[in-house]
Amino acid sequence: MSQKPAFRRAEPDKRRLSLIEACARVLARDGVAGASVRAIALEAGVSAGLVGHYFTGIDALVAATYAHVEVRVSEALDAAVAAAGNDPRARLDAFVTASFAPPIASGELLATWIAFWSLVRVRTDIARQHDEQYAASRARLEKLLRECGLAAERLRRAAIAVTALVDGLWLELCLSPEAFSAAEAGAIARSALDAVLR
Amino acid sequence: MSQKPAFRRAEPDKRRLSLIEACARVLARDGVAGASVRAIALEAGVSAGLVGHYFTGIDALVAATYAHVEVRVSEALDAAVAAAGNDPRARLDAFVTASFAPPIASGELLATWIAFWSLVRVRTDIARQHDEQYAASRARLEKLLRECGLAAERLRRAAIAVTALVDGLWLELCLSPEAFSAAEAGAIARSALDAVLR
DNA sequence: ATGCTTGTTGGACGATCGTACAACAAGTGC
DNA sequence: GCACTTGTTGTACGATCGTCCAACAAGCAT
Repeated sequence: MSQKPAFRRAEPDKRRLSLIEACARVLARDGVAGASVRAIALEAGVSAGLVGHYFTGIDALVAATYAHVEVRVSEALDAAVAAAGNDPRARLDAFVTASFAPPIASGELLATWIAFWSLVRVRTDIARQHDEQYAASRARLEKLLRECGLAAERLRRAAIAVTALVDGLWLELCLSPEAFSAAEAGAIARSALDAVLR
Repeated sequence: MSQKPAFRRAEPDKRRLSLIEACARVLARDGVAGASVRAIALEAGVSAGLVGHYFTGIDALVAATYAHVEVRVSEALDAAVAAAGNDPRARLDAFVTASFAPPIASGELLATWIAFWSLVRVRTDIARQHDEQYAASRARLEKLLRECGLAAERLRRAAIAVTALVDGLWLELCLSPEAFSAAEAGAIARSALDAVLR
């Protein structure tokens, strides 16, 4: 009689990804305190010991989850910008509007972000990862601003400002969705773009 | 022969405060992961059991620490505004400038903030506390903006925008101090105020 | 088929977690 | 100086933590 397999082997990359996604779900559901090796392994449907085969520890898994989520965010933003057509200002508007819509403005992402932030000040390697991802994020925004004709010497500060404004609105939108709406956040950000580009 | 006391009694309020301050120090030093009952008790120089006498658990202590830190921030901001004199715009500038200077822009505060944020989405009572403190913070800014002559119907969005911008700059300043300076953050925020008040 | 590689399991380990509680002692009122 | 209140300690408890590793088995190569 044929016995069904006790477990399925997965390609290392697939398994790694499934652990990352499970980590994101656990963070979203139970917060940083609930994100243990066992809870994540259970969520991913594997044994607890397997987590150690792919990641040094929880910190490394959280860092990998953050990096993965950041890629997803970048792709969503790029898609929104591309869908906006060729007008530079329309592309910029699409960028900020998408920042306040799902899947970017969601509690799941916020939980991952917060878990990552909580490690930045404690672990220097994670601080470096944050610096790199922040720089990349700001560089993308600088490109959009440059295409709108913003003078080169104003690019840096404008990108810092818009990034901070969008992040601040996004953070508050996720923390207390009742305070203001995504539409209002978008309107505020686009209005700020008017001022920056003037 | 006289024996020195094995411990000192403290007024409940004093002891409670010392636990809160110890919690803030531990959060700043070791992050959320290191903030255990024992670590905080050790930092405060008391036994672990005493924490249970003053707080329901770690969550309640973190929430109390956040509330206490928020009061300190409010006092620092009010002092900066008061020291700026009577000119409404100068008071507003003092507000944002102080937001990026010690003791407000510091890693210690960031650690407390992050620990609190990590609880907002999990515990509804803490979510309510966050909403209240955010509303109070925005109300104070609205008052400063109103005194600068901003029209009533524009107050709400302006306060949301400036709060988000300041918070975003403050967050990034704490997370990666190398990216830009406090002076630059202040200049950006004051420039945004120019646009809002125009 | 058979052997080899290695992804995967499951349990054991010591450490640390939050909590509870009885015993102790500091400070106060009498 | 004595009793009383209660802040404080210290310990013990069960649960859960991260980590480790020997045994197992799925899938591939030959």
